[in-house]
Amino acid sequence: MKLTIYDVAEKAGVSISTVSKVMNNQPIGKKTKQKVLKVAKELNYKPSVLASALTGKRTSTIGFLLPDISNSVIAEMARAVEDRAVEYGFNLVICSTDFKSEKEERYVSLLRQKRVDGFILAAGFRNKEVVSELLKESVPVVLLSEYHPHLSINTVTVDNFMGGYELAVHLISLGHRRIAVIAEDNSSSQERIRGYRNALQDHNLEAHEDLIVISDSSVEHAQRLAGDLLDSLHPPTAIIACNDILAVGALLGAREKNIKIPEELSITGFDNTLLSKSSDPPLTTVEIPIRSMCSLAVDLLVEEIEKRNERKQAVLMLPKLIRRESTGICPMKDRNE
Amino acid sequence: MKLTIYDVAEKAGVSISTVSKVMNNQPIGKKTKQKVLKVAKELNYKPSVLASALTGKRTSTIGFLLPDISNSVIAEMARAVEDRAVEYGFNLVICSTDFKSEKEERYVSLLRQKRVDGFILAAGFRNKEVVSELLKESVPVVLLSEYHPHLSINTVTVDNFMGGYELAVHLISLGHRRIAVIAEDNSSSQERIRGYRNALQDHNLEAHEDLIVISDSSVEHAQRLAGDLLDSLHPPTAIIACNDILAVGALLGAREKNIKIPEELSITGFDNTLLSKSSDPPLTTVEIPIRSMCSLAVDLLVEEIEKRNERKQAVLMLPKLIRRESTGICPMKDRNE
DNA sequence: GTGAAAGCGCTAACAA
DNA sequence: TTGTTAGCGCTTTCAC
Repeated sequence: MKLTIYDVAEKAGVSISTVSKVMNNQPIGKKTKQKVLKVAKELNYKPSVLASALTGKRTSTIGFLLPDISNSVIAEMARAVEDRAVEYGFNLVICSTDFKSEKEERYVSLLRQKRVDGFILAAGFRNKEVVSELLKESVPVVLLSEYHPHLSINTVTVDNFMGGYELAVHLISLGHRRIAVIAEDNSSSQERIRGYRNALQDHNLEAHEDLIVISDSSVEHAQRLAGDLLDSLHPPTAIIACNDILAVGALLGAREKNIKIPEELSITGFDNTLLSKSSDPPLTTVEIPIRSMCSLAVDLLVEEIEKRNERKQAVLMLPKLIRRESTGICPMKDRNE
Repeated sequence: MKLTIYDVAEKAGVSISTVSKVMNNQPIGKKTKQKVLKVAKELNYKPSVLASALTGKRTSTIGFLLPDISNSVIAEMARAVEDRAVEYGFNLVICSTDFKSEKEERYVSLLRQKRVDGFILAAGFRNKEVVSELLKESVPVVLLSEYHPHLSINTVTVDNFMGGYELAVHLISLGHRRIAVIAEDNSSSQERIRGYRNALQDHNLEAHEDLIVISDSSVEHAQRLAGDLLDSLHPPTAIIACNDILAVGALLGAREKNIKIPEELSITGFDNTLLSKSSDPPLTTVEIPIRSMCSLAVDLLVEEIEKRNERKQAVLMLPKLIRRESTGICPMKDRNE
């Protein structure tokens, strides 16, 4: 049978409460402490987290809800969150929600039954009611790469607006006037589009609504949409894809039509993933400070768990434009518009 | 305060054991059952998994140890494992071990303190002693994409030997004689190399040890190694990279030297990830049946947890060669050797 | 400084 | 059919 605090107590000739105190570093006579520690080591005794949590202590596990762990950007976030969490002694239970409100609700409920110490809700958590509920019952939560306005909650996001803006300005400065956008249907993309629109406006350019298209998250779909865009009567000279996967799709779509990148068409990605470095040509993209964001998210959560946080905060991190070879000056013939 | 079985019992006017029985679907009078269920719903009562686990029931969580969740192949496996686990009502706690024996040991110990119901040890779990220990104490474990010979343990792997063999045969049939290998330092790569060697042997070709190089898992390192290989006096006409990431490195290394793929050099990957489809040219690679493997691993684990498994098994799944444009016939001038 | 005992929320004999 | 009660392994007063 698994060995318990009783076994240690007996073998050390003390009471279980003494053992408990030793294991929790509470004041205890030096000699007793040594003895207990020795016995514990001999027996290879490990306290049960379950039993301890049942008396009100932590489970030392965090619920990490994300849309899809197989997505590479998300996976990278997961690793960053995990690393930081481990530093604090926490483990992660990971749940892929596929942007489904029901799944979000189910997982949160389930993990609460398992008494996780807190939640990190990442990248597109939809179910606002669940968040409010958590807040109301003062369960520690932080929103990561997702912003829910009008909610008093710790939040760490990247300035997607800025990212979209910078990308658009970069292209405009290269002479592009007809800039298309391939976006996903989520709030990050929305913000990126908003940045793009603002950049156009600041340069007195008109936004062409037909140049903004929504894709699902597959390469194939983006490829098709890019193809359509390029086949249109008045095709764009540049395409901003709202992430690197979509950008690869655009790249493939252009290659299919023998359009040269960047001579005839500029393409940009977003996220600065491995894809953007390995593609041909390498993609101009936007780097997101994933590790810092994730570390901070964990920091905020742990503060909240330890109930020593002064106040809630919403942190907006700045992205950074990475210029590579997929963008170039606009072909002369398309310069006038 | 959190509400408990006592609250439900009181409000429903029954004893806690009655409530317990209802919640666990044990035989109980229909009317009482209805009443209890109704009250439970009203109160939104959710039994504590902790307390229940403490009395000997499951925690319904599985420990999933893997080298690095940010690796895209691993992340895909994680998703597949998660999906299947959820079907059975289990959650996953994920731990990245970076192939470090100490981390493996620490995490296993920690998760056992948390009383996970079982472990899935994936892709390169090194610490054999930990595995033996687990086995000895009959903790449910399954090895995924990792094979420990001489251990009576449920295992699901892919036939890496076969993958390496097929890749080599494919290249040999294209006329290649000097085929290099860029591998990682792990057992999968070892097997793939073994397959490669066997193929050479079966075709009466000599293996050149200097053509087999070991890389870490970064694109950059593989790129450098490929460069060195190509700069050598007698460069290879084909490179088998032991995964798609390394293959992208090789691609980049060749591009750097203006070597045309596949006209002057053939390159193959392994794993059939998104990278292999999006690269230029798309990579000939080997597809691994990840989802089936992961589903099966979970099935085996759950069987073991439910103690209704007939016997342990080691399942070897077959990989599949995917031909794309990165491999071509060997240049004439290099045909003789 | 150390121990006895109550209790965390639940399950499972065993009684009634 | 339902309730009583003794744990599960630990923490935490409160005495000693």
